[in-house]
This record gives sequence, structure tokens and C-alpha cells, in this order.
Amino acid sequence: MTVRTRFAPSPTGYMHIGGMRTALFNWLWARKNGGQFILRIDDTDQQRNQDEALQPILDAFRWLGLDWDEGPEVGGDFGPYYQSQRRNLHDAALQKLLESGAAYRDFEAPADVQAQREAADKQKSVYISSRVSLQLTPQEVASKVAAGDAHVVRLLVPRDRTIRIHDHVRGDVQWDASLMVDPVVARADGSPLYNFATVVDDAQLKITHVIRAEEHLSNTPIQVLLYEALGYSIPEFAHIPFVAAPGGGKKLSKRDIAKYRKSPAFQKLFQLGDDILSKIGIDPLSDSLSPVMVAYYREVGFLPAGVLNGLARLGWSLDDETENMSLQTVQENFSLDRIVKASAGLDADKLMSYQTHWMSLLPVDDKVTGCLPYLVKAGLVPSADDAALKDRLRKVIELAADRLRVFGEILSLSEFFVTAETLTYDEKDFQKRLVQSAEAVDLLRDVRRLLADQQTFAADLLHTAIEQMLETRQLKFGQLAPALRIAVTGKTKGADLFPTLELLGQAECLRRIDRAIGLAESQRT
RNA sequence: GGCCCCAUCGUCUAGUCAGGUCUAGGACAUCGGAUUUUCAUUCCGGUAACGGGGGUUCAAAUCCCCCUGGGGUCACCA
Repeated sequence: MTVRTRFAPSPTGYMHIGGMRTALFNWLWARKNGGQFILRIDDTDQQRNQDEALQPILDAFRWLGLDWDEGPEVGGDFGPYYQSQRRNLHDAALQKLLESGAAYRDFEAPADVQAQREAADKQKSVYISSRVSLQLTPQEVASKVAAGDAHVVRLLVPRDRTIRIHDHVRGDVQWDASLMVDPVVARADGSPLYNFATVVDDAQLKITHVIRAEEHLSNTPIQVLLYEALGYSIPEFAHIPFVAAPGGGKKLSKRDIAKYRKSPAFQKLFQLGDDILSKIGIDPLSDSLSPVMVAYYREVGFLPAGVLNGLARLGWSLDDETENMSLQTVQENFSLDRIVKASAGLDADKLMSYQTHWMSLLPVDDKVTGCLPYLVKAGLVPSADDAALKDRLRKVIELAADRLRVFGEILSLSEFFVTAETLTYDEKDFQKRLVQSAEAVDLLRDVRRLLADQQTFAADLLHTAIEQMLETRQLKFGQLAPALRIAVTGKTKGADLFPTLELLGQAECLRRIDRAIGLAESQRT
């Protein structure tokens, strides 16, 4: 039997990082077994603009390279793949349930049911369905239905049973059916409820493995009963732990983003993200984009490989030491048995370390392609389609080396894309290194002369020339470097100084030094 | 509260099913140190965990029981 797994998102307008992990595990299991991965859209809540709300989800899958064999935009033999379009199938299954007596029409008023629930609660006893509607004769039921009396359809839970499953993650789990309420499977308007529709859809889509978050574990006994009542074969289950917020142990949630912002575990990620997003015109405080969403990582400039690696290691491990894994490696080695039972907190620092690893392996041309859009979005360059610009960008990237961890970080190297007139300086360091140090400025003036005299403006020649000059004056490089660096790049930190000078070019270096000296002098008085 | 799930360094985890090789391994973070013109890398080293209590056993992180703690879920939501 070929393995068929599915992920069934609701079109919510964004892809949750935890949901993505669930989807990944489904995809992995299907691919590992040469089976099919299906995307079904659970869109029974029809208020919002569906297509618009679905796109971000599909985009997330495409970005990460997780393809689906059946589903929206690709079709398949078991469609429709939108739950809202499967209503006739649900209706037919409901009919079957009613005819076989596995379900019954319940005419009890919702308020009455509620009252019984509360009464049981007050007495600290377990509430189970009253089943008063079962007293009705078939004729009475028929006439009520004909009269249009409001009612729901409930599954008749066999109270003499224990429901058992063997979960691939949890092991044996069982429930006492005598403690269960008869679940509503169809509303008063006839529409199916989630537990019912899911079972019908999963069975008809021939899903063999239901891999989903553990919050669905308590839905499972109802679904098992439904599978049985409908005569479907029961799929295998794997209830994986949810992705938690760091530290807390609570489910990672879009609503708590303000809290995460204050959490030390998220500090560095927010710092990085805020800086990049604000430079490309996205409000980092807007709740349309946050680290609980997959899109956040794409916008900041993460690699799919980095995110995938982090997601795969959240609740799963290959062995006792392998950390950096490609999607292919994970796919080849994936197994349900090695999924960890306890919930795992999203570790932003570790995610960054995976990202750094994969970025370091990326060919420079790909880095150029990845960084270019950021320069355009930030308005640093007019157009991305410029051979000279690409060439320059390649050199900057090579110079920056491992300092570039995500594509968006190219924006913190803006000194290579601005002019002497628009260069900004780190205020504190400018004060300390130039304004408050007349000697440094004097030295800088001499260096400027030296640089101006160079016939060939190459890093190694510049290095030798400046070393020589410092030697004759009995000065150390450390006495010049910070001043020269801030004059030319606006910062005291950065890549190797001489290649930086070479890349900037003689004329530009001289202009920048002149401007820095001028500014320093004027501020000193 | 009922039902269900979970519990190893700060974090992600290996080890638990098949008890000894675990004075508990790796990674991230953190702290030192080395290299380096700054920064970043790289390298070396340190701190750091079996929630508690009972059993079983020659031997328990591993098996059993209880407790504690954390979480999920209890809809005519999905």
C-alpha cells in the first residue's frame, strides 16, 4: 500500500511555523516511503477572501521546496481538494450514518444540553448525552423532520467500549467510551463538523498516515468511532508535539508576539529582523509579519535550507551528533519512531546557527542573486539589472564572507553602495576616533597623501605602503586603523581594511577621507 | 475539575523499548583562552542536566508504583 499523507490548513492568510513543521513531517514521511503528499484546504469557515488567504500558505510551501502531489493548483484523482466543495460527499456519509443507526437526530434544545452540562459539572459528575431524542419513534422523528424542527445529528457512542489506538509517537493510548459525549457530526443547518468531515475526507483521499499536532489527540477517539461507523479502514496515527515558545512550554502563538519580543531567547532574531525589515519598508512592529510565520524568515533573507534544518531538528533527531542536514539527508533518514514526545521550544539562536552553516556553503553567485533585491528594496541601487552592480556586489559579498548570515544583512554593508556625501557614521565612534583625537586626524591627513600618491590601488600594495609609513614613524597599525576605518566606512568594525579600500577605489577613498576630516575639524571647534 | 499527553544541561537533543560500556554524549547559547589590524570566522578549554519519593535488581537515566510539575482538550471552531 502506498503511503499517503496530508496537511490540511485553513486559509488563514499566513503560514504558521509550527504548522509548517507538521507539514514537513508529513511530506518527509510520504517522500521517504515513495508515497504521496496531499494538500487539502479545510475552508469550511467561508467568511474571508479565500484565495487571498490561501496564497501565503502555498507560497511558504513553494519557498521551502515542499511540493504536493495532489491539491490546489495541481489537482489529483481524489478531489475536490477544498473541503467546502466536498459537501455532497459529507452529506452522503451523513445519510449512511443515519440509516445504519450509528447516528441519531437530536432535537434537544441547545440550552437544555448546556444546562445538563452545567448541572453535571456542579455535581462533579461526568456529563454524558441524555439521548432523550432516542425515545422518539421513527414516525415521530419523521414528522418532526417534516415539520422542520431544529435538530443536530449526533454519533451514537457505544458506551460499552474502550477505544484504543497505537500511535506512532505516543504508543498505546486508550479512552473509555462510556465517558464520552455523543459528538455532534452535523449542525442544525445540516453542515458537517470538523471531526466528521475530516474522517470522510481522509478516508476518501485514501490517507494512510495521519500525522498531526498533539492537540488533535483528544479528537482521535471520536474519529476512530466515525471511521468504524462508516466502514472505513482506520489510518495510522502519529501525534507530534506542538512547537512551543522558548522557555514557556506553551504553544507558539501569533497572539503572544509582544511577549516574545521581550524574551531573551528571541532577542537576537528580533534585533536582526527589525533592522532589515525597517530598511526595506516593512514595519517590524506590524503583526502581519512575525517570527511565528514562515514568511518572516523569507523576508529577512533566510535560506530554505536553514529553516528546514531548524524545523526538522525541532522534535526529531537523526542520531546523537548530526546537526546540519539537508532536506535530502533528513528525508532519507526520517522515521516516525524518532520523533520526540515532548514539545520543543523554537530556538531562534540555533535556527540562526543552521542558517549560518547553509549560508556559508552557498555559492557566491547565489548570494548575489539573494542579496540584490534587498539593495533595490532599500533604495540603495536603482535597478537590479546591472552587470557592473552585480560584479561589485559579488566583491562585497566575498569581502564580507561569513559576516553575511542572511541576505538582508547586505543592508548593513551599505557603505559599499553609497557615496562619500551620503555615507553615515557611527556617531559615538566618530567622536572618539576623530573629533576628539587631533593626532588621529593629522595621521589621517598624511595617509590621505600617501593614498593619493599610489599608482596602483591594490590591497597588498596599500598594505605595504602604509606599514612602511607607520614603521618610519614608530607607530602601530592600531593607532591608525580605527580612524581610517571610520573615515572610509563609517564604522570601526568590518572586513579587512585594505581590500575594503581597494574595493571602494582610490577616488572614493580620498573623497571620504576629505569629508571625514572636514567634519571632524568643524565639530571640534 | 474530567479525560488524555509529557518530564535528561539555560535551549534542542542522544541514551529509555532489549538495565551494566553513562563518574550521562553532541549541538546551540554562555564564560574563559589562542589566532587576527577592528569585527566576524577558526581552534582549544570551562560552567551546566537524569523533578521528588518508594520499590524490583548484584546493578536503574533506563523497569514498576506514587507524588509533583508542565501541557493539551473538554463547542452546533478547525
